Amino acid sequence: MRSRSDSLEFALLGLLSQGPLHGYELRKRLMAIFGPFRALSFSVLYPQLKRMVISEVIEAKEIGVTSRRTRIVYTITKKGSKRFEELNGAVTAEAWEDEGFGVRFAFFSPTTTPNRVRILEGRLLRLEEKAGVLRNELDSAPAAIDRYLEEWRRFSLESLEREIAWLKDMITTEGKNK
Amino acid sequence: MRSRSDSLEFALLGLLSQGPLHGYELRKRLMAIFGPFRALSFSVLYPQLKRMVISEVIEAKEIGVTSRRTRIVYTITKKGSKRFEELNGAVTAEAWEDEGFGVRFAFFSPTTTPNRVRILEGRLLRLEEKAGVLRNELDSAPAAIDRYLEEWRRFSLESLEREIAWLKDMITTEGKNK
DNA sequence: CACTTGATATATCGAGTCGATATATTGCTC
DNA sequence: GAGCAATATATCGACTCGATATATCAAGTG
Repeated sequence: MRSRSDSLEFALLGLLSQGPLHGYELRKRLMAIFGPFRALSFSVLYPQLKRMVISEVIEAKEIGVTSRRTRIVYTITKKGSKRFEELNGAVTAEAWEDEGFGVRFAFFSPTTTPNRVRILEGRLLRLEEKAGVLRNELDSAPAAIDRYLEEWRRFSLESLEREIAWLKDMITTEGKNK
Repeated sequence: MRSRSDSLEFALLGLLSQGPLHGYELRKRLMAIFGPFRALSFSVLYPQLKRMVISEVIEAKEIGVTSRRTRIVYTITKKGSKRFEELNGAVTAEAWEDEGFGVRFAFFSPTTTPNRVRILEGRLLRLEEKAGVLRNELDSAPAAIDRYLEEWRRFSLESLEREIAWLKDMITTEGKNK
C-alpha cells in the first residue's frame, strides 16, 4: 500500500493513455493536476517511471530532437492500458485517501458512473471514520485537553463534515446521471 | 527544512518539558495530539529520539522496572529547554505548514500571544498564497480543464477560504487577550 | 555582441519516512 | 493454561524529499 507511489502511477497511466510524453512534460501536467497541495520532484518522478518500465506498463524511447537536449519519451503499453482499466475498476484504499483522491477525481471523466460512486462512497466512509474519532475525542476529554487543541479539533471536525456533505451531493448527482 | 521531523522534534520537546517519558508513552501522547490526520510509527519515533540524544537536547536512561520489560526514559536537558524556547520564538515555515501547524497549536498555551499571532499570520499568508494559485487556475482555464477536476478545485478553494476566515477570527481573539 | 536569467531536460545523493515485521513481557479472559 | 490484546523497543527494504549537478536553448539587457 505505497499510496503515494500508487496514486502517482495511476496519474501517469492516465496521462499516457492520452498519448506519449517525456518526463519533464509529465511533471508539468502532474503539478497542474495536483495544484498547490502536493509537490512532485524529479527524484520521485524518474524512479517511478523506471519502475513502470520494469513492470512493462510503459516503454521508454530516447529521442534526439535536432539541436535540443535528448528527451526520453514514454508510451503506454497494452499491459499498461489493462492495468489502468484494472485500477479504475478495482477501487482500493489508495483511491479515497487524501493523496489519491484528488488524482482519481482528475480522471473521473474517462471512467464510469459506478466507479465514480464507489470512490466517492469509499472516501465518504473514510471521512466519517475520521470524524467519529474526532467526535469521540471532543466528547470524552472535556477539561483534560488543551483549550487551543480543542479549538483546532472543532475546526477540523467542521471541515470534515463539510467535505462529507459535499461528497453526498456528488453521489446524488452521479445517481441522477445514471 | 525537514518539516516533518522538525515538527516531531518540537512536539517531543514540548511533551518532555512537562516531565520525563519513555518512547511508547510518547507515541501514545503524540498520536492523541495528531488525531486521525497523521500516523506515527516507531521507525520514525525511535530514530528521532536517537538524533535528539546525539544533539543533546534530551537524555536517555534505561530503567529496569522490576518484572517489566526495560524502558528507556527520556529527559529534556537544559540545552533542550533552550531549543524549545528558541523554536517557540523564531517562527519558521515549519510552524505554518500543514504538518507543523496542528502540533504548534497543541502547544499554544505554554507560549505567548505574540508568538501565537506570528504563527497564525504565517499560516494565513501561506493559505492565501495557495488560494491565489487556485483562483488563478479556476479563472484562466475555463473550458480546457476537466469538469470534475474543476469541481474539486472549487471545493478546495472554498475550504481554504473557510480556514482563512477561521484564522482571522483566531488572530482577532488573540488581539483582544493582549 | 557578450552576459545573465529563466525555462527545458534528465539524473543522483543523503537523510528521513513508511509499512511490515521481529521479539519479548504482562495482563485479561475464557 | 491457552489465546489475545496491550506494552515496549527495534530494524528492514523500498520509497520520498529537498538539494544539487549538468547541460541546452530562448529572451532580454547593457
